[in-house]
Amino acid sequence: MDRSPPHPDVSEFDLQKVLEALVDPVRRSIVTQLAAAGQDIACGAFDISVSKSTATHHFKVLREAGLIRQHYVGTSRMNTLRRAEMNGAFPGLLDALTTQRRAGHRGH
Amino acid sequence: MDRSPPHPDVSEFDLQKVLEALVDPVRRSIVTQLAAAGQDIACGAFDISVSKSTATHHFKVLREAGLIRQHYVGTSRMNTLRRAEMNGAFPGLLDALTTQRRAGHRGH
DNA sequence: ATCAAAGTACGATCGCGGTCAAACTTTGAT
DNA sequence: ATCAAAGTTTGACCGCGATCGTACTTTGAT
Repeated sequence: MDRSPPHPDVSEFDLQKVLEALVDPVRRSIVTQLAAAGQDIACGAFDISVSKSTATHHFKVLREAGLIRQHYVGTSRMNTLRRAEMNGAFPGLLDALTTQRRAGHRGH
Repeated sequence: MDRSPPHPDVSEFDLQKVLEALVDPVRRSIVTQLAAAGQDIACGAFDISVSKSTATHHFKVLREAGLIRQHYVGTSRMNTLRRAEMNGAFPGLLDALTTQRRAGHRGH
């Protein structure tokens, strides 16, 4: 386990990678849960229905796209939504995907 | 060739399908070109580098996601961006993807 | 009636990404 | 020193989607 995995700088954010990260329902759920919670969440504390190794893969994709920042707290890996940085690079994108759809439209 | 291919109603719009449509660079380019042009464009008039059969596939995916509306004009198939309807269903999403990124950030 | 233009339909290929299990590593308790 | 908890790594599998070529259809000129 590397203590500090590589995180892309804002200047390296790439829309294609961000979309590839967000198109997966499991990963989008992770981002949505982070946005709703408004605080850091450990990898194991998410409500997702995949194995641990698959979860690791998803977190890696999200991190490499710049959507989350990861750091260790004890044996747990905490995940932080890079909301402000994403908003700077792609204004409105995160909001459009994490905000609940208005009434009259089916949820998901 | 069916005269009027099936178009989903706004109430049937599905975020997952929209994202799956927009994650492909060729399809996103089509949407971007439509948004920039501000008018209908025929299938053959887009600047895309794939074969005709592949292009047909991409237009079908965009249509079934609700992103474009298609209608025939003579032998050409015109494509219209369903901008307002998309904005209604997923506010800000289309703008976030078709607006040029601000200076200081690499284009694509 | 012919012909070209514009797409569509149909298969086939093929690479990538999501998935898991198993083995391993690291940390923090006991 | 042991043990469990939390993730990671690796390798394998597998299905889906992007791609193309070929054949076909429809429309509009000539």
